[in-house]
Amino acid sequence: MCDADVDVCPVCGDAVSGYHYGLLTCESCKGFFKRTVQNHKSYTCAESQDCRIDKTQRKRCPFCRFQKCLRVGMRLEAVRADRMRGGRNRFGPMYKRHRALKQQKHALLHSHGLRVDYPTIISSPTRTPLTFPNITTTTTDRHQQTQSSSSSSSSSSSSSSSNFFQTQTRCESHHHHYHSSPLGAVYSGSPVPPAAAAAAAAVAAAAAAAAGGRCGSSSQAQFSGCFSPQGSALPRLLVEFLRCELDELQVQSKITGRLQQMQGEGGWGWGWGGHGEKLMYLMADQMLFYIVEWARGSVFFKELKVSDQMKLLHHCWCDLLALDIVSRQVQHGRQGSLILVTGQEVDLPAVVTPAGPLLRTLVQKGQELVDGFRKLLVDRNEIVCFKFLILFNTDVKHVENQSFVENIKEQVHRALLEYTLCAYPQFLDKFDQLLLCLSDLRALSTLTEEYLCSKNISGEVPCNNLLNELLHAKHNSM
DNA sequence: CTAGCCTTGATG
DNA sequence: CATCAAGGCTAG
Repeated sequence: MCDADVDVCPVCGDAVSGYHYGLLTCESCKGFFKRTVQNHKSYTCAESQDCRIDKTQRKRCPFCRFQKCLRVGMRLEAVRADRMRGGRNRFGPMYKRHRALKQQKHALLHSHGLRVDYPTIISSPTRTPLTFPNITTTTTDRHQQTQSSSSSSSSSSSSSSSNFFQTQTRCESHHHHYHSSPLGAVYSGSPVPPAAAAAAAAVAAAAAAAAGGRCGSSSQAQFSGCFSPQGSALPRLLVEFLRCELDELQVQSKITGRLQQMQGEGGWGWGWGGHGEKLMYLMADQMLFYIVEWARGSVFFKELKVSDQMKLLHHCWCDLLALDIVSRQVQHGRQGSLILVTGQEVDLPAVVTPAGPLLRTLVQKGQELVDGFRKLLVDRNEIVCFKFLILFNTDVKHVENQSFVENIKEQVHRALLEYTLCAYPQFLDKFDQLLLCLSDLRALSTLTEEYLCSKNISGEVPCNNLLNELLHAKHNSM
């Protein structure tokens, strides 16, 4: 018998109780996800962050359980900030479409007689853009109901992700004269920081999930056209972008670790002012390191010559930094506070009260942008597109392969348009609204750079840092 | 904390 | 008025 319609929770394999936070899950994972998001829980894994999650062991490691919730596509946005009860959310239409698709599939299966052992009946020749072996295999996998396969997405992904980063060495011939600077050091081809390698596994798994790699149910993706709640038929480009994402939790723990290291015995506070402010610069510096690392490993970008890569990065690092910070607030933040990449929460009034006018406007504009993102219901997929639109900026001068940059930018535009039309059919001008948001973000970025320059932080942080270099590179080139 | 059951309230 | 996915409650 076909397993495609067995309603099994994609997180733990328990019986599904309905649609919860974007997809069909069981009651317990629903509750777990809600508690975690509502209460800003943060867990740690006692093992190696790859615990098996099934019905009997799901209580054992909340860290891995939550990771799996995200990986299979449960949506943070569906947890209401205002805790309002009842009613419907924007996923309603999506649930409805998904139900219709399931029904169609059933009808199709029955019209072919009841012999439904193999999913070939519903495979569609029109949809074969999946160039990733681990994705295509999981979608046709037929022995998923066992425990071992529930983790197949993460284990099988490591192989593809490792060569993903190994291919980087191809670019190394270009890097020779950049060694002396921090950005050069990131480019120096020295072993990729462990976070990136470790994150790659989780990243590929997340992408597999986004591409319909939910192990249990085989074929929502085949009825292409629009996107199922399981996130199946995303534009091909978007799937590739998602594969390039670093894992937030991995980066978070690496940055936290490194900052604690630097903090040393001093015991600086996390507030604003004094050592806290210094720590913020160090944190931004670390974030930039990962931003560059991400760009460097990203599809298309890594095809560019290193000199072009550096020109683009010099131009957009602050946009990417601002986007990273803003989107973190959109996802996890609360009114009146700032969530740091380390997961810590800073009280905004404590930042603003002693601040100068420039920082005040910066915080205010930032808040406005976060509100704008929220009102627009900007989702993770759109943010990923933003990152590539920011990266492939056709305004950057003296880029050798300008036509490539233009080409990619156009493709991203198309993918984003296609995505918004399909994922938010009720919201026809979402694409245009998003582009407006993006220009607001650029304005915020400019303001941020001005602020950083005005602080002349070179004395505040160790001189060998990326933040300083990028600030000055921009200054010198303009 | 967990997870089963309960209450709410917009949607059709 | 029925549905059903949100949030709430509470024993274990």
